[in-house]
Amino acid sequence: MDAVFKALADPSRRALLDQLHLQNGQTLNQLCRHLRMTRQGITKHLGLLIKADLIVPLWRGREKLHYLNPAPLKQVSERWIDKHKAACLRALADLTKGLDALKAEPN
Amino acid sequence: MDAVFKALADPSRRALLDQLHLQNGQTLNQLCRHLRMTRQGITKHLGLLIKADLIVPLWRGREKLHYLNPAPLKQVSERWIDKHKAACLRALADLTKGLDALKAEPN
DNA sequence: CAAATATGCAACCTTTTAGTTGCATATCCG
DNA sequence: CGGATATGCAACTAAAAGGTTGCATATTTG
Repeated sequence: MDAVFKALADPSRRALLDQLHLQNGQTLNQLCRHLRMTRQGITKHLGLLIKADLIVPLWRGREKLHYLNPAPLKQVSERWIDKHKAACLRALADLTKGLDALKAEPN
Repeated sequence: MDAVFKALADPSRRALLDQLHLQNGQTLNQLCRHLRMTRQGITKHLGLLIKADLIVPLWRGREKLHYLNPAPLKQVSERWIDKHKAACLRALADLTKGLDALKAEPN
């Protein structure tokens, strides 16, 4: 899960995911066209995304196709985001309470 | 939004959020007890979390209380996670299709 | 007021990360 | 086969991140 958060931390990598989201199964060269960076740079980013299992590579001849894997994002969402989202109202109430306590003692 | 992703990338920072999730409104010193790191190190992490607006600091005398702000996580969830979650089935279909295409041409 | 408490700020070090350049390898096509 | 295409791997650099130490500042308390 840490690998997923780390992978999502970089804008270029999120752009790559968005690009695949636009058209799934693109080759490395195709992905290179949309990002101003050397192919090798992109390869590195894809490497992290693949290690985080956010992208699954598939070889077809000399071409490497890249497919999105929705599973890790789903996990992050369920195990982390949702947990915090559930406490949303509670958190706001706490904050408001804290602010009120401040106002109450105007030192 | 980039700041939020970056802030979430570090395990220590996620631990801090979890800690506040456990008890909201803790002071810096309280948070220090749960993480083996110098106070100054934690201050830096909190700085990033505050800059990403994931945490709102509130001064009470010489104490700095830290409150969770659920808004940014909600945004990330809505604008990013959900978008990809929605394409979940589609992504799996693409991948399966890609795999089948490979099997079909056994070079 | 003085001591203790709670925090901030800055300099510094080490490791990681993002990105490049250069070259090697594998596959396709005429 | 030989050239073009698609990719991988390694070394290197520059910048950023994580963490520490040391000292300054503000607030509470006896």
